[in-house]
Formats: sequence, C-alpha cells, structure tokens
Amino acid sequence: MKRNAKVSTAVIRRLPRYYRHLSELQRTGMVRISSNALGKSMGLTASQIRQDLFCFGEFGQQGYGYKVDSLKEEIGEILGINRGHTLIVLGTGNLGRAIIQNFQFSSNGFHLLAAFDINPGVVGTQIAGVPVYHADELEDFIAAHPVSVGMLTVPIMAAQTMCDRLVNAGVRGIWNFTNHELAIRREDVVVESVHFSDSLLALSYMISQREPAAGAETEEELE
Amino acid sequence: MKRNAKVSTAVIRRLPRYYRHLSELQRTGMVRISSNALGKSMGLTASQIRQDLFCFGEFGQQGYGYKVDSLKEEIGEILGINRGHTLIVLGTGNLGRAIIQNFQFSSNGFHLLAAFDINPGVVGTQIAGVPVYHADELEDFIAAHPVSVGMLTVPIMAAQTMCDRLVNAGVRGIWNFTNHELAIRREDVVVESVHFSDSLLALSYMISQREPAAGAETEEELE
DNA sequence: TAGATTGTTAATCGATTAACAATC
DNA sequence: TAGATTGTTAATCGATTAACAATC
Repeated sequence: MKRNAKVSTAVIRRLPRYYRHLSELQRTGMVRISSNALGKSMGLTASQIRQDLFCFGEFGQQGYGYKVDSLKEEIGEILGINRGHTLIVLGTGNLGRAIIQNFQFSSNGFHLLAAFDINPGVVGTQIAGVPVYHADELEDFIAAHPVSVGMLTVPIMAAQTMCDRLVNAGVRGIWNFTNHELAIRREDVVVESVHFSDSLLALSYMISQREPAAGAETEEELE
Repeated sequence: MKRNAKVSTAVIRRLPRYYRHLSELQRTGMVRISSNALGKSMGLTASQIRQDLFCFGEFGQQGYGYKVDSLKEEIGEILGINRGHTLIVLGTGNLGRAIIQNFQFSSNGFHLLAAFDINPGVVGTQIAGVPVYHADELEDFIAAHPVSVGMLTVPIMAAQTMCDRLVNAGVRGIWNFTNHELAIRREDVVVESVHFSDSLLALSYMISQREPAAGAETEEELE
C-alpha cells in the first residue's frame, strides 16, 4: 500500500482496534511497544502493523519501536477523534436509551447533543443529561446546531424516513442500529450499520461447524 | 474457492447478509432471483455470489436462477439456524435488557433460556418472559440445560471472569458486547464481539476524510 | 429451440507477508 | 559500537472477477 493511496477498508477496520489496544496498554503503564509485541497481543503480524501505519506516515523510531502514548494520539487523530464531531440519537426505546446511558461518546470523540422521539412520555425529559425533543423539531435543531452523525435506533418501519430526513438536513454519517438496509443517494453521506443479527448468525455458523450435523445420528440407519 | 475447502471469513460474513436480503425479498413476494439481480441489490458482483455459494453446494438452476424461498432455507441451514441453538444472557443492565426485549432470537435460530445477574432487585423477576437467576446459579443451570452461547452484557470489570466461567461450564460460543478483548484458551470456543466503539470510530474516520483537516483554516497564515 | 443463467475453472487484482537497507 | 526495530520495496498468498461450457 503506497502512502496516500486509497486506504482499504481492511485497514480502516483495524484502526479502531489499534486505538483500543493502545489505550489498554497505556492504562497498564506501558511506555513503548514494538510492532512485533503489538502484533502478538492482537493476533496480527508485525509486518501488517507496519504496513498499515505506513499508509499514514512514520510514527516509530528505528531500533526502539513506538511510544504508546504518541502512537495512540496519532491514530486518534487519523480516526478524527479531535474533530469535534457531534451526534444526535433518533429513537429512545430500550436500545437508544441503553446506548445513551452506557456508551462513552466523549472518549470516542463525539459530543452527544440531543435525542429525538415521538412518544409524549419522553419528549421534554432528559436521559443521562441529554435532552429529548420531539422528532418534528429535527430539522430546526440540525439547522441550529452542526450535527455530524445521526444514530438510528428507531423501529424498523421508521428507519428509511428518518434516514432521509437526516441526510436532507445535512448530517455526514448515519450510525444505523436498525435491521433495515438503508438506501442513501448522496455520495458524501456514509452509513455504518451495527447488525446484531449478522453478528449472531456468523457466530451460529462458527459453532455449528464443530458440531455433528443436525440429524446426523440417523445416518447410521441409512448405511 | 474449492468446495469443502476452508471457508474464508469474508464469505462467512456475507452469509448473514444473504440471509437477510433473501428474507426481505421473500417478504416482498419475489419468487426467483438471479445472481446478477441479487448482486446488484447488495452491491456485490454476480460472480462473487456464485463463487460464495459454490463453497457449499449447488442451489440454483441454469437458465432460471435461484428460488428465493429455497435459497434462503439453504443458507439458513448453512448458518445453523435449525440446530436448536440456545442462549443465556449475562448481565441485565440497560443493554442486556434492551436486547432481551427487542432482539428476535427465535428468528435467528436461538432459544433464549435465561438471564443472570447479581442485583437482588432483578434476580427472581422476568424480563420479557425470560427468568432472571442469580449468577451463582450459572454452572448448575448450564449443567442442567445445554447452552450453546453466552451473551456478555456485564460491566467490563466482570467480563473476563464471566467469560471464563461460561467456557468452563461448556458453552460453545461467547457473544461479547463488552469492550474487553476476551482471552480464551480453548480452541473449540468461539468469541464474536460487537464493539460499538470500533464501529463509531470507523464511521468517524470515514466522515473525517471528506472534511478539511482540523485546523486547516490556519494554513493560509503559514504561507 | 434460443436465451438465460448457473457451476466451475482460470485470470486478475489486492492484501498480507517477507526481506532488508536505513538508522536509532 | 552492536543490537534492535523501523520504513519500505518485493514476493507471496488469497480473494475477487472474468470467462465459458453445461444445461435448464
């Protein structure tokens, strides 16, 4: 991979893992690490790590390795953690509420501005300090506050409509937790989906591989 | 990819997407589909789809394409949806509760048996009809009921301990929602992690690419 | 039958790994 | 200095795409 060439999604998907592992190393007080040691702890080759970093610049020192602190900072910079990104939540059902209450938006570089819902029982309240507005106010809010990302935790029936409204209002990205495959026309808006069911089905496949096939016990009779 | 050769993770990750798209097509009443049309709707090439399916067998008819119903069934079979997999939930905080209440376990081939917690306020209650037991009872429960997968929605501090207990008790897979990178010794136990922060950081990277760099507006002054 | 589309092999492309000079 | 480890190019490996005979 030549530097400045288009970075592959494989590399992009590893960047947050690097960031997470480096944060962990930092917490344990480790000051420096070699590509070899980092690779071993992450299940990657040293070569791959150096190749990945090579896409973005030079972050190490020959004969020494990488300073944990500064490599973490650099990767955070690449990921856009210091860009002041903002986020709003669409849908404060169980999942939306759970993520608002538990997820560390700020340590991932996002400022959670507000949530939106249509349920009169929650509109006007706060969830973990985050104000909940009526969905009717969405466009006005975005016009008044720059919003980088809209997080979708609405019922699947409302997903595409709310997505369209977010895109039209000018958000840069959609963080989609619904099971709907969102259709986006604009080239400059990115969708990132968290599909729980894809994840569980992949796990289902993997554990099924080491099991006797369903109904295999009857094979004996057939022989 | 030769048939019966080891199936790559890239293929495994696409299988649930096929399943999801075929379910969607089925819902819209579509009876047959060609690899070409399916590819177009999923953003894949027809070649890739046929190559993927070739790993597992022959599911289409020359000159006709694939029957949506039966291809969905076949892929479900490959994913292990009909194997009677079972699941328990560890940790009934916001996230655990949200997933218990919202996620369609049964349509993904899993039977949700029970949840476990240590909070006296929830132990002994039910969540969406699922009984909540004390974590102390975990091993006894698994000994009495075959459990395929343990879902981890515990606080990060408890993640590794509960993971170890699940593995020792004999589960086949861990569905990990904590931010902890679980260490597993046994070769025959699979971990599948849903890392919200990896997902959001990847999105952060993608939206940052099309923005002026942070502080770019000062460059003018430097020239 | 003719047209369409699969199953499957071969070709291409891209990602990972290996190698090593540069250098701390 | 000698040893270690990076940055970077080259080699290898694997995944995707192309091609086409088989056949519905």
